[in-house]
Amino acid sequence: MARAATTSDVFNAIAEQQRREILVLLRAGEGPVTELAQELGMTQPGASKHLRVLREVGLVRYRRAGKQRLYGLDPRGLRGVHEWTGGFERFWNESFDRLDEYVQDLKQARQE
Amino acid sequence: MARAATTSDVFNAIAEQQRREILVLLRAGEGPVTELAQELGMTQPGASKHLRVLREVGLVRYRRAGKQRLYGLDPRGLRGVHEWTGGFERFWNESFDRLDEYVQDLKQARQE
DNA sequence: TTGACGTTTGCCGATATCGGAATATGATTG
DNA sequence: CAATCATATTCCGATATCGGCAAACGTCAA
Repeated sequence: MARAATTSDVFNAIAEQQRREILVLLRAGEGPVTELAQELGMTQPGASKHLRVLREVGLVRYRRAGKQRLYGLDPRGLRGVHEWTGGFERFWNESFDRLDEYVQDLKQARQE
Repeated sequence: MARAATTSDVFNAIAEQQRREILVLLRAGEGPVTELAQELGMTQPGASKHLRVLREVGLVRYRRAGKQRLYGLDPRGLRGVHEWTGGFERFWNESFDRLDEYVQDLKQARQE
């Protein structure tokens, strides 16, 4: 096995900068592929491929509108990511005791 | 350019299942590489490589303890991911007006 | 039907991943 | 210094990515 497939889960899907941009843009509302591509400065096939990935993990839906396909957000899948990272919230909010050790050892642990 | 380097940012670093497991495990406290590897059922070089990636994006720190290197969490980098996904919270919490359109169009948009 | 438009897919090259095995580096102890 | 333990790195093969370009598909209108 090589690298995990980008289509395997949401974590992989949003690991790509351009796909994140697509999702953000879609918060403003639906849009056809061409418009998204233009607005984000990517080629139309490029946008189409990214949308495919987002579709396969369920972050995006489309509906037909004439010749166009209006893509729109279905961000429920992001909830899992939000909750997973939220599991670390107390570690960055509170002055965590173990974190204090780190700070004290910052000079000693001169990594790289 | 091919795929974005896994070391480029936190999003890519946590796109890997095993690295996520390492982070979760480290919530329980520091640990040397061998222990982490054993507890997660991966080889020592494997764990070492993943830790390197996590180190390079700043999610993990280590301090020396004799021959060992005790790895510990520095989850501040996860905050960005948490906040980014949080930007979509209202879209999955409230009955979003645009989401209603989607639901109504579910049958029509019989993708795949 | 033919044509035009919007979108998807296929193929390509370059690159980077991940896992495994062997080896190298580093640090401690005798 | 030599030996040992803990960890890191290198090399390899297999695979999947991403971007670009060209071609295929689908849909609507005349």
